[in-house]
Amino acid sequence: MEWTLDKNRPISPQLCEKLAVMISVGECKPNERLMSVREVALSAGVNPNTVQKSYEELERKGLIYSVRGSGWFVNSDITVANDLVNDLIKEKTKVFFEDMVKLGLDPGKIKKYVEEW
Amino acid sequence: MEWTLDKNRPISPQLCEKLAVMISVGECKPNERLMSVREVALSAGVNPNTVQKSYEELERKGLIYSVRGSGWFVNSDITVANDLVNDLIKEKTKVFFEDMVKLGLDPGKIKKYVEEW
Amino acid sequence: MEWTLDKNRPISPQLCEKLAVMISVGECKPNERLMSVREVALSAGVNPNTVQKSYEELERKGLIYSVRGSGWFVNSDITVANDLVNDLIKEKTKVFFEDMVKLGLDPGKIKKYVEEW
Amino acid sequence: MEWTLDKNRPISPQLCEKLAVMISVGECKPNERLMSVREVALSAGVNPNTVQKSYEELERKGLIYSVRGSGWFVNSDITVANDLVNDLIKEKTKVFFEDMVKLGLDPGKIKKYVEEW
DNA sequence: GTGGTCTAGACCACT
DNA sequence: GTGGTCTAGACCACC
Repeated sequence: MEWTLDKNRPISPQLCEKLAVMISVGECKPNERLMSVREVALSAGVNPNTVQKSYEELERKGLIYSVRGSGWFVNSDITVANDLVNDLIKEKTKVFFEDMVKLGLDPGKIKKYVEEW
Repeated sequence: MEWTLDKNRPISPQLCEKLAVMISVGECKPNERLMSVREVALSAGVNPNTVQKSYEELERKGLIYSVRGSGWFVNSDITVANDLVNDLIKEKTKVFFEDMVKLGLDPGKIKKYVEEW
Repeated sequence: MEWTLDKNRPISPQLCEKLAVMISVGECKPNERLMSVREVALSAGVNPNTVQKSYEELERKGLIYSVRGSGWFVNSDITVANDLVNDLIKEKTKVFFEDMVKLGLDPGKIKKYVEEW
Repeated sequence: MEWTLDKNRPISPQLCEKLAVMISVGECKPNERLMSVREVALSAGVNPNTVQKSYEELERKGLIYSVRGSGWFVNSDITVANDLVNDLIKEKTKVFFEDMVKLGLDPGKIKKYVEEW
């Protein structure tokens, strides 16, 4: 499992994003069991508390639910996951364009710049 | 003077970026005096210490220099400023595309998505 | 822990020098945890912000690194620390001899003077 | 006239030291007129106020005296100047050795180190 | 007036 | 508990 975490940013929201995407694209099916907190912590090299916090955050947002003694499971309705991912995409794109403008690039240059990628 | 600071991100680097752009685009000419620490603090609505920190960071990077009792001045060589701004553009673009990929968008979709803007 | 700070000079660089020496002579081994910002502040009788500033300076120079929520650690490569200490020695010696010359002492007198110590 | 000022240290005391040495070694004889404030300021590239402050400091210490409308003059008794310079030499030497010890050099190494110069 | 440094105290995110 | 950031306010030296 690849986590590609950016250590300069808070870990917890990064884990949330990654898990939301996994659910949204169907890498984890509805009602399927997710990796245990310990497994994620070990494979991602982070503190179990941080993973726990992420899972709780996703539960609060309605993407997953927990069953005492057996683990965390994907919610049967993945609409929330899709919405969350779409919001993230929009938000990050918005911030990106704002940043580019702040850095002195006009829309034309940005478009040209992006196309080079 | 418009500072348009994002309160969700640390202020100090935001000031650095803004000042670097101003120098890079020639809004502040070489050897010209910059706004005083206190002036920036007042107009941006932040603490003088935060501005001081930003100025020191820019000094460390070779964009500006200080004269005791007189103020901060733009370095005669603005190459560093240009490089810094270009690096920022590249870095932010890189992070943006990585984020998009992490969020499940393939290059084609990203391009389409960007063009809508 | 003895800090022997000279209150006539800025504290921050003095802390940097002291810490660099500790690392250089092996009083703090590579990847070992340093005293926390608060501990140093308490034992040295200075403000935590001042210690924080020193640690950041040493991080910038590549002697140490920080782990959020866990502490500051000595870099695995202590070459930089050794270099920094050697540079300090050379610089201070150079300034000392220049000062002596400025004060009217010729090399012969300086040597004689130093040997008396 | 060579002033060799270190811009990282306060200008005023540096000027005092330099002038004291000039008087002590007889470069300026007793009751001789010193360079005017303006001349010093111009040749040293500093603010006239700073020079004025240095002259006043030296007057307070009894090295020189001023005559309204005609300038500053070396005191007939240069004992004070000699004492001041000797004190400076002792003080700087003391600080130098303390610094070397702080940087991890034992007395033996310091001696060896100094002799190489 | 200016920059340079420090203290005090607060809040946040992460472990 | 830890580091990271910021605010508020003070004092100094220099111009």
